[in-house]
Amino acid sequence: MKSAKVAVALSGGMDSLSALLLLRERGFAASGLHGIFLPEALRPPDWLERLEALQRQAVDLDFALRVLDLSADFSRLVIQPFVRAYAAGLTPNPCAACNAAVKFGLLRRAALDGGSGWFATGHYARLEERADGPALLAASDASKDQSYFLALVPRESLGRVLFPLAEHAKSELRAWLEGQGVSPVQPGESQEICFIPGDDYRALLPGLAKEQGVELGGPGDAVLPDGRRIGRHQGLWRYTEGQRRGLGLAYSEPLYVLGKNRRENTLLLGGREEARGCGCRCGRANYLVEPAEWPATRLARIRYRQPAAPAEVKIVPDGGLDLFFTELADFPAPGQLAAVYAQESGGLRVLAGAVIESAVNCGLTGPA
RNA sequence: AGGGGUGUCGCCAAGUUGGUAAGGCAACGGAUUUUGGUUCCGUCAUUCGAGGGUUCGAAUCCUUCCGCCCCUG
Repeated sequence: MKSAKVAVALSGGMDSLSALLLLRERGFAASGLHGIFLPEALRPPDWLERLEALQRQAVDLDFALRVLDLSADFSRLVIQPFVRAYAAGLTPNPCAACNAAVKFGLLRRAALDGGSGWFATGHYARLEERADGPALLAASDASKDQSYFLALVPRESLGRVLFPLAEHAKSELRAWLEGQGVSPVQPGESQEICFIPGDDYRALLPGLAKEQGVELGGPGDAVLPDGRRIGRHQGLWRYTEGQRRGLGLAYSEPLYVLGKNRRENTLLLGGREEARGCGCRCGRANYLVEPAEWPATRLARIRYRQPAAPAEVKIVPDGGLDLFFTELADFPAPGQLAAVYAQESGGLRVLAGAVIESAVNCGLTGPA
């Protein structure tokens, strides 16, 4: 019997390599699919060497490797919206956008069109085929779970997708790879897949904005909720709601960013208690489960690594979502992702994802 | 010019009878981490506005000078 063909998105890191090898062990005919995402200007100096190393590894480990240049699409679908979002006073989540549009959009399409029956990635998340379609669930290991970043992926794009790492722990995989004498081309964490060199978006953004002809905005006043001026900010795009460090403003207590007033170009700051919110309004949602089928109890996360917390979720007529947390949570950052979950016996299932538009003031002092 | 107050790390601020400089903020470094953030850990004044004196020993006592801040002219 001919084994099923699966194309695995390979970044060069250990997760995607493990995914490929695991699938092969399970009997799949696994090939690699490497998407070049970064436009030339943002590629690290040794990117070509790394690509060649990946190609050699494919030969060594005996799998086919296809390389696809998606850099123009990545720029259009991820980088440009990222820059525009910051210019608009938002805090974008490019990884979520990339998953939705590029990895599970273009790359998956290429895999399936290329003759593979399945598309796989090295995400730590679970996918189950149900009667009503694919169900996206959090990974078994909650500390590694990446389902949050996948909440904007359209349901159709999760069809014919496999997450081989779902039940595995990273440490276990690392040992497993070592046991086979295999080491990934990129040994460190998969930070290089990001288009921000050195993780410093503040250093990169002005150049990108200039290229795109986008105005980011300059310095202005930093004010407390009572209107008191306590210093200057260096441009609203440099801050995000909930941020504490890097404000450069000394005060008797730690200060957090509560909001941005773009009209006045002021940054609103407050103490720890004020930096907690209870809800937010989100834009049009990506539904992974029809709202009619949602259980009565819902959980939500509005930032990565925040545990899913009980929340009241209302669907607004225009397709947006209103979230209210039962308990005070971290301050919502517009532009970031809200993911709605349901607790099932087998784990947390993603019901929907949406982009946060604004924080809702529930009696606390908040941004206007 | 008189009267009162005050001067401790970049900022806020403990330091009561002299005993050999708390803490918070910021900053920096690290841990965590496929965004931004959060959180956690660590490092940060041989010196207390300046000079002189008393004392075994002073940021704390005395003295002179300087700088701010109020109030009254």
